[in-house]
Amino acid sequence: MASERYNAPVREKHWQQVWTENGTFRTNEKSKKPKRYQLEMFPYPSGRIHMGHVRCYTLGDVMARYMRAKGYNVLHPMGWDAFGLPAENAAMERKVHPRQWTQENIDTMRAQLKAMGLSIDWEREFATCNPDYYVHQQRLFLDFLKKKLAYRKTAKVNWDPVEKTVLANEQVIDGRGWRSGASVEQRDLTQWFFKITEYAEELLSALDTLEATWPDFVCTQQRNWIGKSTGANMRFALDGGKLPKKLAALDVFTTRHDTIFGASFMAISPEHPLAQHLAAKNEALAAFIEECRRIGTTEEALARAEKKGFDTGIVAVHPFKPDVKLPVYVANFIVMGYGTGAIFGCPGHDQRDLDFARKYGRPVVPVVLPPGADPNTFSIGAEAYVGDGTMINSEFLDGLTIEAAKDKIADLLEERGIGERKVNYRMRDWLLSRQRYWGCPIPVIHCDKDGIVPVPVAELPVKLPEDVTFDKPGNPLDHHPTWKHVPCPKCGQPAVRETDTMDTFVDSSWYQFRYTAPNAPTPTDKKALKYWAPVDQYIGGKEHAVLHLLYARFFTRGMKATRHVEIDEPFASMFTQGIVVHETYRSENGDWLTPADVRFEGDGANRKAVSAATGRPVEIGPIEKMSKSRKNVVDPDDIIAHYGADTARLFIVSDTPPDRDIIWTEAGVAGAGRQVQRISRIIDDIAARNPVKGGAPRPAAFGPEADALRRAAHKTLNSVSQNIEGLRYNVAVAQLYELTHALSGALEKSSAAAQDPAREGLDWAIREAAELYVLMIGPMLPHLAEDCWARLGYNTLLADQPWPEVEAGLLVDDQITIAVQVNGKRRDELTIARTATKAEVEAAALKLETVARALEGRPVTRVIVVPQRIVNVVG
RNA sequence: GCCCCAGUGGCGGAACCGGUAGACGCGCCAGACUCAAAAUCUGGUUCUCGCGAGGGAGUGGGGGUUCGAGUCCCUCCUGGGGCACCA
Repeated sequence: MASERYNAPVREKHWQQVWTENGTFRTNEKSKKPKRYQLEMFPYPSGRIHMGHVRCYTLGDVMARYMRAKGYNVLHPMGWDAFGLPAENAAMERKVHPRQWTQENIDTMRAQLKAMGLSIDWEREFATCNPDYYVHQQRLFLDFLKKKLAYRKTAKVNWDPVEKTVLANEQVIDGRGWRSGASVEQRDLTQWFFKITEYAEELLSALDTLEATWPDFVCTQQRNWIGKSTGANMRFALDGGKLPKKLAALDVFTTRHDTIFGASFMAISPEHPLAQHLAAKNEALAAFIEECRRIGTTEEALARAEKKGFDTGIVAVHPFKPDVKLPVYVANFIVMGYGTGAIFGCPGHDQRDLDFARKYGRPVVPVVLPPGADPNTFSIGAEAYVGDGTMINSEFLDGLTIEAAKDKIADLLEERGIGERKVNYRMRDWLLSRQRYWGCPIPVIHCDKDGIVPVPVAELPVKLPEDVTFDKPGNPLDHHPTWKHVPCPKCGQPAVRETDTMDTFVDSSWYQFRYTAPNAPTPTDKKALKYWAPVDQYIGGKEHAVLHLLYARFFTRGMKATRHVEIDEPFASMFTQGIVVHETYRSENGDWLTPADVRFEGDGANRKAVSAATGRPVEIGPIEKMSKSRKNVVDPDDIIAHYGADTARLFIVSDTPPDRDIIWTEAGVAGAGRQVQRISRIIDDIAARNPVKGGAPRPAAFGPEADALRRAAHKTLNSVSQNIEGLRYNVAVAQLYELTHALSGALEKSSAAAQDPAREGLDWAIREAAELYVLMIGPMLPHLAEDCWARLGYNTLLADQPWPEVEAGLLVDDQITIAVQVNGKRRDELTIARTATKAEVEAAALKLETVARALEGRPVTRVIVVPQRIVNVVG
């Protein structure tokens, strides 16, 4: 009965076809089952899928298939994050239209994903670059505009003077444009923003409830990003020189208003209006400001190194001690974008202020006394004191705690009208304008008479023109001959379209809702959304911990305010997967080699690599994230063609916990491939020996062999279920392997002698265990499981089978083995009835010879018995 | 500098709520089958002392709480990630 080798590539194609023909994974919301929305971050269609995709979609698919079997109505969709710069780069480099390039990539990658055997409802697929999708995004934009969640203001941007375009921060390398190499300028341009700061407090406080189901680090990073600080605004009257009225007072934000009596100078940002005003008449100051600006964009390391200031000659009046005058400096370490761009310096209790004060000879007066310190001798040395304590040298604040002092000062500020309590956020509004072609057009028209006029909803979508060229620098939409010239919707006079397109993060901020009704005539369909939303389990990369997830959370709130959704949070539960890493290889002349170009000799410590082409030695480098530049990539297509998708999937879920980085190795893949064959063989064996389907009459009694196998199978079922639900797939796989051993052991016994009463019911138990086993591997190895299910005699689809039920009685054993410790050290073990009382366990333990020996004659002083766990004899 | 996460055999990793550390897999060693190899199967595999029975040590280092610590607390070290003059 030599079983044939399981031909995975052939069988997988077969089962994929069967699933497609049966519409197995199509979904709708007209089901009575509970819903489950499983989503993985959709891919950017860059050309071909990579192992990162394989990992992410495998992790999601295991959950989707498991939940489907558990009786949920599962939504598991796929689409394409299809706008973005690479398409325009391809257009420039290869003279291919972005749409064509994108579409070809989508077609390639869709085929690759289908070869993975994912349980996706492909009928819901969409690409964000199609007007069918972005028309709704334009509609959302207009609704946001109406609610003032979208607005325009001027902002500093990185301007590439050669390409005549705005660059993202990551496109600026050492102050130069990444493509042109030109020195990047800071320009003030009018840009579109989303008012994400409107929801700063809500986005922050809701993290408390997400904490239970989102990774800690994601919540922490979002908290830091939002950066709430509670303090006060404080107005200082200025003295000296003639200042225009609106510059006559200096507004300062501080979180340490308690330390106001320790203030010894003021500092303002080089970009502060007061600095700008003064620089107009002061060349030295202008030069200083120019120097700060240059350093700011080029050498951030240098900027960090030294605090520098420029004394303006102006002084500020201390709000509680009018005779104290504080000199106002322009200082390089004050950023305009935070607070008011101005501070009062309290060198005793802020390190930066201390560094500055020491350099410019300003007094350093401690105003907070550390607990236990002597007020007469306490002084500040090289380090500012930022800890807790009581107020000193602070007149009416003396003796108060920091908190009480803050309260008192805040009260006084408000009373006298020279300040107020203030909460500040680090987070800024979301700049969404991009001077690019391949993005969603912002649907507004600029009219000389009517200003900014929204494109009427009936005229949406504002489609991208297809006839564009990329041979000129700048935005193709801007120099298209006709596209932007339109009559004003209000007055009919000639007007121009907005030529900015949207940041691609906008596209991915609401796609999770669109999947619930991908063909709805409005952005969302109330009924479908109510049924499906929110996403129950979202899976994606750690790199999106802040921006994408925060933007999607903001969008959900914006869409609620504009009545497109009724929920606050888009993703009920979040999981971040680790990356795929691989060894790197370099030839003698330093070129990177792909794993396919390398041959290995020896193993263990003697493992060496040589070039497959030349036979010359190759250096095995560190394990790094798979990347084209390092060439340490493995093509998923090669793996699937050679071993099949199930092997790739098994490798992904074995050994490495899903949230950690996984090291891709050829040996590991081969190992997974062997497992696939092993499972196939065992099932063949069982199918041949126990041809009776699951409906065979259940024996009246089971002998010990059968009982043991049944217990093993049901215990495995129980824990595999829990481990899949907790995304501990690697542990689930290990437990399945254990059951493999139990099964093959039982098979051997069953074939040995049929008459042995110990083996009563064993054949039935083997059959049962095999069926449970095949059902359990379904989520991870869907094709193999389907194949085995058929071999076991079924003509139904395994994908349609419910997850099996555990027989609870088989989970608890009558006899259990517990450890016996003497003084906390394990000395023996004890097999005893599960229901044994503490006294019985104690008695049994004390009878053990090993215990007596370990006690070495000492009397027993105490015995700790934890029922069903352990017994510890102390003596 | 600040914040977060991680550190367990040769390797990936397991260990529920503090209760037999090292499940499972890879690798390695030995054996079976074979003319041989591949494939497959069986057994062994934390280190250390011992022929053996058995003993000792052991979860990055140090300290603590506890009958008992990989798990809790303090502290330090190493690696990874995030933020970075945020007032």
